[in-house]
Amino acid sequence: MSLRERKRARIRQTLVDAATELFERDGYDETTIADIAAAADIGTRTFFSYFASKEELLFPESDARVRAAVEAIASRGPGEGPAEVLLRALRKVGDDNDEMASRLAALRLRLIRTVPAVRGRGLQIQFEAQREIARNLAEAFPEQLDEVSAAALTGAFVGAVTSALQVLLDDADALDDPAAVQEAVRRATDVALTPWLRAPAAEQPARGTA
Amino acid sequence: MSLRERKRARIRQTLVDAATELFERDGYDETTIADIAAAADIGTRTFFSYFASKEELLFPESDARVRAAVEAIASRGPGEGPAEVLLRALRKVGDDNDEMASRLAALRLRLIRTVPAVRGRGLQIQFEAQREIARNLAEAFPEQLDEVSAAALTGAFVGAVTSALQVLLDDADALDDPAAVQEAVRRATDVALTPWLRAPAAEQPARGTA
DNA sequence: ACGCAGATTCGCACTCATTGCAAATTCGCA
DNA sequence: TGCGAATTTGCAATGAGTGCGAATCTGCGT
Repeated sequence: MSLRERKRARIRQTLVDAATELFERDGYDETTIADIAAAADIGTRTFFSYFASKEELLFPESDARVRAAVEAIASRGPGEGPAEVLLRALRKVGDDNDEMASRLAALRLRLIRTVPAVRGRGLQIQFEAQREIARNLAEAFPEQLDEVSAAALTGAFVGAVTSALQVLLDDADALDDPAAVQEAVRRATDVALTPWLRAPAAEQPARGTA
Repeated sequence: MSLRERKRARIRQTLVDAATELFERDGYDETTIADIAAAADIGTRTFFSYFASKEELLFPESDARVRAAVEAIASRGPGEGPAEVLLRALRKVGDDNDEMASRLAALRLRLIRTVPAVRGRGLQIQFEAQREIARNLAEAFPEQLDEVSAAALTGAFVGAVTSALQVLLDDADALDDPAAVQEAVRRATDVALTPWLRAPAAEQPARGTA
């Protein structure tokens, strides 16, 4: 890794840290990009060569997560069907999310619930991730899934978990308690995916299809 | 309806029309709110007393759709289980959307695919709608569904259809082929519903997705 | 060590969305 | 007709995001 790359990575991290700090202290809307840049000792203009917008600061590493899921799909066992593989891949993402202990993750969760712009960006990122995952899933099971079915299956899984989680975390005053969040995530996955587990033969999702 | 209300509704519609026109002619990003307001003969400042942002212009009537779905849920038949009711409710929304013939709907579809800000807002609106629908679904089936399960079911359903459509509509050829869209939606609903239909022991719903 | 080509940083000026404020205008109704 | 409430707007700010170009770095020879 060249000096340039290292320096860049370091500044990037500094920006995320500074932003986390400021968002927590002053609030998201109250913190300007100029503030963040200043706190990281770079010019305001330069900020945009690291992140395209203020929201992006809250979703660094999103690439890595998708990559992890894709790998999980690639390494499927011989006996696994699409649903099992997908389930395993999504669990992986959820576990990585165990960095839920990280300040950033907790902050993100709070801001997603309270700042529309953040929620919007979050949904978009999730949607893109789904898409990518579905693409790989279809590739891994060319016999059983075409792109549309793979997307439907992925969308159903992720949609179920996301929605369940939304409800669970809504009343939760326990957002500050990482353990409680963990618990909620686990419960959401359980509730959302139990039906699939009970229906093990999801091998040919598209029945009569014309 | 008072004069005030009528006038307000008229102006609102004028704004939507003007915006549709301008977005189609000059593009979304190229059209400023000032342009739209001017085209509708109101002050730029006043625009914000009709729509909170530029994106909102593309999603008027979203309330009405949710209301329609909620009504569909309320009017469930005696033999219907949660999945069937939900299916019927969402189909209702989809049909209303058959105003797909409307310029606005077509434009919206295009902009959702090409303008991130619009996509983000669209996802957010859909998410809120899901939430509301799930709430009502849980209310309609207090015995069989708690809020979390209802959210999961709804999320699975909507997520499946949305994702399937996304993939399908990406190959822009399908845009003109309503049959292909119908087929994709059916397949997506199949995928999403499969695991749920067998869950409640009391039900033996018809396979044909009614 | 020296110097250059390409990459990075960043100040400056701009366009726009969005908001608070307060004056001007309009509406519904007594 | 005239008043109080709601609506419309102009004005001024703030802050995000972008294009441009000059000033600085860095990596890589020589």
